[in-house]
Amino acid sequence: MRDKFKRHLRDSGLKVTAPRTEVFEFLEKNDLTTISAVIGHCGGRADRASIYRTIGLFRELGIIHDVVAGGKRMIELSDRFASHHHHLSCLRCGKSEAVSDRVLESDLDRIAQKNGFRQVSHQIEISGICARCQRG
Amino acid sequence: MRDKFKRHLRDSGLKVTAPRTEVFEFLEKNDLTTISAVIGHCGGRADRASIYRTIGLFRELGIIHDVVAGGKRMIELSDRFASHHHHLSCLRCGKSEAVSDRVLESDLDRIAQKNGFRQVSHQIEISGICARCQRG
DNA sequence: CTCCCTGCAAAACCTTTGCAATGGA
DNA sequence: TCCATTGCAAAGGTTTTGCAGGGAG
Repeated sequence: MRDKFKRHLRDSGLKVTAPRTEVFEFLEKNDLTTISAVIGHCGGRADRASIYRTIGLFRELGIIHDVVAGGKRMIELSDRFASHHHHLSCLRCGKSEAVSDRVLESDLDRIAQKNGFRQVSHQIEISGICARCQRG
Repeated sequence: MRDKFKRHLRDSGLKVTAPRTEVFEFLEKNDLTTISAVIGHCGGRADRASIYRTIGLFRELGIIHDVVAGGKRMIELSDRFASHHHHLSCLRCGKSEAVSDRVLESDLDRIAQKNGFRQVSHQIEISGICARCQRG
């Protein structure tokens, strides 16, 4: 994925730089994170301003997208750089787990089509109480 | 709905005040809005700080919830105070339209159940290009 | 009559921007 | 070399907090 990412930048006439690689690698290791977590982790080696600029750029290029999970605004790599999935978030312990579901996907296609939309992407977030917390 | 809202507050031992009513009524009239829009509209009659406190309170009480639509973080009344629905957002013109779908809902239940989650709520956002913009 | 809430003002955060220096291609 | 990109510093927004006065129950 790292190579694809670098190619993607160069193909868009952009440069592969330290802050960009830094942020991308952090996102690869951390599905569903926050901007402040990125700053917290990469902040030593890259300036806050560069991190914001990088995140803005990644959004424009479709490398990442925003999600609301557990009520918080978060970011994650988009489908081209991570396998397509959604989240189940536990309202009690805050943990999120990934889910994939074929049937669901085809329903979303059907809905978009019925409404005359050419679908580009979608996001789903299911909130509830996880098995573990139901026992506890 | 307005009565239900007032009852909800009083039942929780909270007071029905001008800023709270103000914000609630604005949300009733504006599905899918932003905090700054609320401030922009209610700002004359309620202090920013009270608006933030009210929104925080509404979130805790489950009166509203957050959504990402068209890449922006937004708020809207939750199911108990508005009919359950999701959004189709156009990436070109930015407009959002509401969608309801039975099949989709039952799929989400199935997924939650399969993962041992007791589902509380879910959010879906489909992004694409609307019929109008496809022609334009 | 009580305290829960509000408004105000200030603090704390978060995000963006301008500009000179730096380093990829 | 050349220009995109960075770091720094400062500005611009947004959200939170402390406190005294005011209003709902």
